[in-house]
This record gives sequence, C-alpha cells and structure tokens, in this order.
Amino acid sequence: MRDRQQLKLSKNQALVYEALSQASKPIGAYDLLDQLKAHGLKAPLQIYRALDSLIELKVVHRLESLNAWTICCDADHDAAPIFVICDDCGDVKEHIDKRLNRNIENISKKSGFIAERPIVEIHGRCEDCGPKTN
Amino acid sequence: MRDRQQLKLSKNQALVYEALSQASKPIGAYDLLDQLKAHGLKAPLQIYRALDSLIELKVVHRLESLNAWTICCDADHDAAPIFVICDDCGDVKEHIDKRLNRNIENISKKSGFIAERPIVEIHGRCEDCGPKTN
DNA sequence: ATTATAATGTTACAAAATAACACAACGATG
DNA sequence: CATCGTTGTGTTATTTTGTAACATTATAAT
Repeated sequence: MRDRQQLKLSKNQALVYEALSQASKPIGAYDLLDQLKAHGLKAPLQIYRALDSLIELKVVHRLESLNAWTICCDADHDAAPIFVICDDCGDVKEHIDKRLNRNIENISKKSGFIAERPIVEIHGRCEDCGPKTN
Repeated sequence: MRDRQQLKLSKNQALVYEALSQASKPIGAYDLLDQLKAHGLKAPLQIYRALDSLIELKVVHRLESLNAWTICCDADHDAAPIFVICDDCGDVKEHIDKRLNRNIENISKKSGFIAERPIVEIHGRCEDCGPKTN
C-alpha cells in the first residue's frame, strides 16, 4: 500500500485518500465530506478537487453507477478496472482481466474507435447474498 | 422499430419514447422535460417515471456515465449492451458482443457472483474525431 | 528571490433525482 | 356492469450530487 509520502499527496488529497483507504466500500462525495468535517474540511469542492487529483494519479476510481469513489486495489495496471458490485450487501471488488480488455480493444478497433476510458461495472449478487428473492 | 401500439405504452411513456427515438444522441432527463413541455409535461418525475417503465420494458437504456438515456437499438438481446461513446462529438453506438458477455459471465462465476446488470461504457474518440489533441 | 504551478477556502449556484400524497384511467374478475 | 386492484398521472417540495467564480496561499524550480 502506497502512503502519502510516496505519492506526495497534499493535505486534502491525503485526507480523502486515507478515508477511502479505510473504508470497506465505495463512498460518496458528501459522505466523505461528513467524515472529513472533523479534519476541517467544509465544502464539497474540497472533496471533489481532491478526488479529481487522486483519479489523475490513478490511485482512486470513480464508480459511475454508484456516484461513489474507491481506492484502486492494484498499483500498476494498464488494463481497465472491472468492478463487480453486489446490489444486496454493497460489496465491491475490483478485477483486472486481460482477456476482457483485449475484447474491448477489438470492439473499438473494428469501428476505428480509440478506447481511452473503458467503464465496466457489473451489478448483481455476490456469493454470500445469493440470488434476488422478489 | 416498434411503435406505441405494439408496446402498449401509456401517454407519457409514448412521449418520452418518441423523443428518444428521434434523437441522434442520448438525452438527459431535464432535456427531455424541456422538449416535452410543449406536450404538457411539467415535472421531472413525469420523465423519470416514464424512463423507469421504458427501461423495465427493455426498450430504453440508461447511460450511467452520462446521466442520459437512449433508445435500445436491438429488439431482442439477452446479452448486455455495450456502449461506445465519443467524448468529442458525443456520438454513442450500441454494440452486442457475445464474446465480451461470455467474459463477464466467466469473471462473475469465478467468484460465485451472479451478474444481473452488466454496465459497459467505453469512452474515447470515434474514427471521425481522431485522437485527443491537448 | 521570483515566478509559474498547483492547492486551498468560500459563497453561491446548477443539475440530477426522489419523497409524499392525491387523484384518474384501465383491465380483469365476479 | 360494477367494483376493485393495479398502473399511470399531476403537483409541490426536497434531497442529493456536482460546478462556477473568485480570492488567497502553499510548493517547487530556476
């Protein structure tokens, strides 16, 4: 796990990074703000700006389908991250799958498209929670 | 192209469906509302409710990374839709790719996960727009 | 030291989505 | 055909999520 020193994070970036690191699940911007009010943060923008930098540094991901952010599990990936999201317990796991990434590349190439930011978020039920009952 | 009769859409559902059908790109809920004010719609909820039903009917997709909705291009797909999104011109194309869908199934199975709603949205540059220049 | 760059603080605002409640239309069933 | 459950509608207010604009402060490099 890389720490603030290695990453050379600023104060707010470090605060947000720490909060995300300690969380077991992705967190929304306003939840982060609530947590970090104790450390002096006051406005949403402080959170959003820190998140933007952390994404730029590739140490944090945004989950588009959850409006939430999470720590990047994997230090060095060229491949796109794949998120598997349990809609019951909220657990989220990050995977890297070279084959799926090649697939995305192929689909893109076929139409002359340049894939710069592939988003893959698989909603469903994790092993512990089992199939939906309704 | 299925029409209102075949789908048995209600008034608001039909209005939203028509608006999306005629659009060349995905549209946001409030843009839809603006368009449909001419037809008497007044509140966001009317749009959101219609969109929910249309998604239930599987004739409309939500693009999570755009906060926008688009008509489903393909009448009968069991496989998950894949969206390819040009960040320059805003063009969006829907693809169905069995191989990628098998991939997603495999990734899920490995961890006992049941994939109920896979989201794949590939941002980048289309052939016409070419690579980013900045 | 100075200067460009990045980060911060703050107020106000915009955009996206939902809650709650009352009422109307529709379709099946008796 | 009546009535009853379901689905759809209308409306107001509110919540949640994300930005704009502008002034100030820290950081690192030459």
